[in-house]
Amino acid sequence: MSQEIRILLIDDEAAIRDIIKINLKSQGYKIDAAVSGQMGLAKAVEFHPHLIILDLGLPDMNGYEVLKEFRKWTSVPIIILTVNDDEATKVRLLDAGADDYLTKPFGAPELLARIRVGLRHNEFKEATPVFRSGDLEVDLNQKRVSVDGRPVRLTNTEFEVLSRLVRENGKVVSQSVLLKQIWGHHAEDQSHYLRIYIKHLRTKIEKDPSKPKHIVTESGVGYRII
Amino acid sequence: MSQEIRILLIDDEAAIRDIIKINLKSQGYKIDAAVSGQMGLAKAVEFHPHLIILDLGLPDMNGYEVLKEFRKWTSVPIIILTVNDDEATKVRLLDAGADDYLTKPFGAPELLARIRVGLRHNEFKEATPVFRSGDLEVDLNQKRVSVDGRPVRLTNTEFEVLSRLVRENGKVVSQSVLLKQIWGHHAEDQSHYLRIYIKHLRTKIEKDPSKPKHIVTESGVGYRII
DNA sequence: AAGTTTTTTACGGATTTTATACGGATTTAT
DNA sequence: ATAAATCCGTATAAAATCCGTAAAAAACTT
Repeated sequence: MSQEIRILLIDDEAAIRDIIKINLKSQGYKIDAAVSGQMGLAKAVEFHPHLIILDLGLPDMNGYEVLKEFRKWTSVPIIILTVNDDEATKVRLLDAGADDYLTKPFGAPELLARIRVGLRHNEFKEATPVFRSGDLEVDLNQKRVSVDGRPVRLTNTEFEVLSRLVRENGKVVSQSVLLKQIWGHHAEDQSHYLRIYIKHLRTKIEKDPSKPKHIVTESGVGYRII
Repeated sequence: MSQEIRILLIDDEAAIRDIIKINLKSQGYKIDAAVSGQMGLAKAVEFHPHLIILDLGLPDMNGYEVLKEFRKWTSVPIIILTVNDDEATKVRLLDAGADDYLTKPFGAPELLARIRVGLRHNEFKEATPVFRSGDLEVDLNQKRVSVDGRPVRLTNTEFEVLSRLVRENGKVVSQSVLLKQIWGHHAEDQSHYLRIYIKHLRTKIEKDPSKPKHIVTESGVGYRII
């Protein structure tokens, strides 16, 4: 379903590295780890992380230098971990481009929550989820649909139906699920609603509505998009 | 030179409020303060802060509710202050949309640094100073609008509506969000305000107001700019 | 006090959604 | 394989909602 999220962990202490790695993996993030600032900088280039966790007190460069190196070319969120509770250091690092600063000891839930905050900030910069298939283009964020580049006007409900199908990206979506999600629980077996909106959608987005190429019906089950 | 930065401070303890206010003012920020969540929500509408500082432990609503109210209509950075060091609370608030969470006691320099972090996140979003599309030109900074090079006089409210649409740059903006942002929460379903101002705008900026090319209505949802 | 801007109220047309009906297609059971 | 049963596509019309427009009262500006 949604694309993998990559996190780069830079920490020289094996014990901490492992704990954090386990926690991150349990959330489904893809992790790459580096044991030094140099290595971290190198790995970031190919790994293209969505977020970086940087532990201060690295052997080779001090964390401040590493951070400044990163900020020369990327604005990816960086969370600093440290035992150092000195306020001046905190301020220096935050002003150098760090997005957050966590002082040990801290709990894993807090780290994970702060990671989510960091990812949230960048989420709109991330690829706009736009579905494309042949002549059809559906932009879920902007609520826009086009066929052959021409914008197509959809009503609200039409868009609701279409976006449900698009989000499942080719998987069949059962009628009852669609009905429940869009019209509410009580409408679970009012399948005529769907029939009508599928019809509307097809006349709007299919070249030949009687031979649908995009919205395929799976008889007895539901619909899916191709 | 650069435009003023507005910060809204919501805190019921006068002593803390004053200390923070002094610190913020010394940095050149413009401050508005509220002593309760309700008042904070109300003030935010007209004050349009670039950042909000929210102290938990307010008398009327709990901070969590206030935060969620804000997140229904604005993505402005929110920093939480609290004496409560409970991790579960932290996680809950961060996940509800808070951008940072500071536990008292903390130093003013750290707060200021974290404010800078929050402002940094939004600065590129502000960076759409002038919008152009066909004959229409909207300069958000200078509050100027022109069609075919001729300046167009807009009233305050008209400009508010237009700038909201421009900032979303083509995305649909729902009626309820527009109403909440411009007229306040209570106006969420007073759609006639919008109808009227959209009408005004169209007669001012569209060549043929009955066939709008710039301000398009998405029936049942809201409006968007093209 | 005159002019501008915002709020309030009202109405009719346009769009969208819901409702109903029927015949063809597809699946299921014999 | 064929008939029955179910499911799906289509057409049409009624109902509900939404949107544009006008005009005037109230609130603000100057």
